[in-house]
Amino acid sequence: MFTLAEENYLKAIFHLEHDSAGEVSTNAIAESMDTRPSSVTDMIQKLAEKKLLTYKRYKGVKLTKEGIKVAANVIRKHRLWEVFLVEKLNFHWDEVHEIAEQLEHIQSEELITRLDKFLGSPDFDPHGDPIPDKHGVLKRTEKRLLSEIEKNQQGVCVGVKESSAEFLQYLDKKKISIGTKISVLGKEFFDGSMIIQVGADQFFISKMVAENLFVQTL
Amino acid sequence: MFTLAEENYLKAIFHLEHDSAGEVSTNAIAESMDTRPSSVTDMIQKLAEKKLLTYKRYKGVKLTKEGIKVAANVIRKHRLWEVFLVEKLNFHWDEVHEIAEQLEHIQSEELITRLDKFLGSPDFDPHGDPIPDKHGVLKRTEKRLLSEIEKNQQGVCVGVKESSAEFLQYLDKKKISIGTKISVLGKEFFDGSMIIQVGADQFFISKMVAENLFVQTL
DNA sequence: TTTTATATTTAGGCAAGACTAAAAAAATAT
DNA sequence: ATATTTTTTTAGTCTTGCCTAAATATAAAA
Ligand SMILES: [Mn+2]
Ligand SMILES: [Mn+2]
Ligand SMILES: [Mn+2]
Ligand SMILES: [Mn+2]
Repeated sequence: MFTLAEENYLKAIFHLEHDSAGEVSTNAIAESMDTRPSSVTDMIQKLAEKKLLTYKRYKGVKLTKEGIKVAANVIRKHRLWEVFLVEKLNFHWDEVHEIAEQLEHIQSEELITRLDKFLGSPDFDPHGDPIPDKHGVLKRTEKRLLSEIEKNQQGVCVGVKESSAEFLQYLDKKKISIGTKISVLGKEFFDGSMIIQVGADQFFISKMVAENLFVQTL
Repeated sequence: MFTLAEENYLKAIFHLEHDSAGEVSTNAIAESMDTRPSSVTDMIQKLAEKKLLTYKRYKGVKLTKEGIKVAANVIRKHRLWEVFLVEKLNFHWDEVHEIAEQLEHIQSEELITRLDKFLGSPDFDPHGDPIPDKHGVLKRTEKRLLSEIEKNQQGVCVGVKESSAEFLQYLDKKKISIGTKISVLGKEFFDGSMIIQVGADQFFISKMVAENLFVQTL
């Protein structure tokens, strides 16, 4: 139905729309996809003709209903495959993204229906990201960044914002994963760093770490 | 490492080399891939430069060691994924080929290692075709076409030569699958047709059917 | 052996999806 | 309000993998 390149553009635009309101700019797409703005212009003009997004020259783009549906389906596939890789093949959560980038483009409705069932229709992927249902609807949860939590409050880790292998490996070293209980013992106003407790361990984390961990307060 | 198109060419040539001895002709490749001879010439020249096959103008091609390795690995992936689809996702054996055609191109050594383990390192795919090991070596078995079996002999179905959905569905209707015991009750010399027994049922099969079923004699 | 038919290759082109360089529009600064 | 910078688009190219049409080599027939 859609090419690999088209699917990747739609997915990137979908994520950008969720990161900030309003139209998505050509340069933002180019940067997020590690490609050139001129290449982006080419592609968004094609996608506009196919009614997957609306585009006015110099004014950025916005996905249409159809474009959202296609993008959400690619993301659904990506996240379901990540669950498969972790739950069934015992991959670690920092190893699955690149493989899922390929698997998300496999075309077969039936395959995804059956994979979903096989996995027990999971709601979240290994990084805590919600899996869109077959209509593209995302389950909303009230999660907050750890950086927004006050001193002496506690939360359970429910996801990561950044999911680079480096960050995930850092979390492993600190024994933090989805479901881990975190207590904020101290918070430094001037640089946003924190002292937290995880299990029996107490340690320092930077603002950068706190801003990339999602928690649910208890 | 290799493009999707390159992998598909290598795979097709690999199969053609196994179907008949000697060099593989441009036209044979074109026909098996449903493409034009001129396109084949283009590609085999590229593959020859990459030392994946040897090519002399007008004389056909032959895979090198490296070419065989690459092709066998694609086939290994194809067949492992077919096992996954049938064993884990409960697809029927006539539904898996098209999806495996896509999955066979996913690039990750680790993925295949783990998938293989997850599936219990199967030796054969759902159609009875052998799965190459990680070095590209195919397990040899002495299977024969049902059409070569004499009257009053018996065999166990161990594979199909053709694995089109139509043929597989015909076999289902006749309750024949891998492992099914078949007795040859009669054989018509002039058209190669047979009367066979499967379970309690006795029925007629054409030469075409008998020539596409592999059995192992008891 | 010469002619005819078939197989294969070459030449030239096209679409997708990328790129660089240059032009044009929009945003910012003076 | 004008000048400068930044963003975006256009123009022109490149590579991959395909195509058609024409040329050429090989195989088959006369
Ligand atoms: Mn991912
Ligand atoms: Mn994820
Ligand atoms: Mn197959
Ligand atoms: Mn098979």
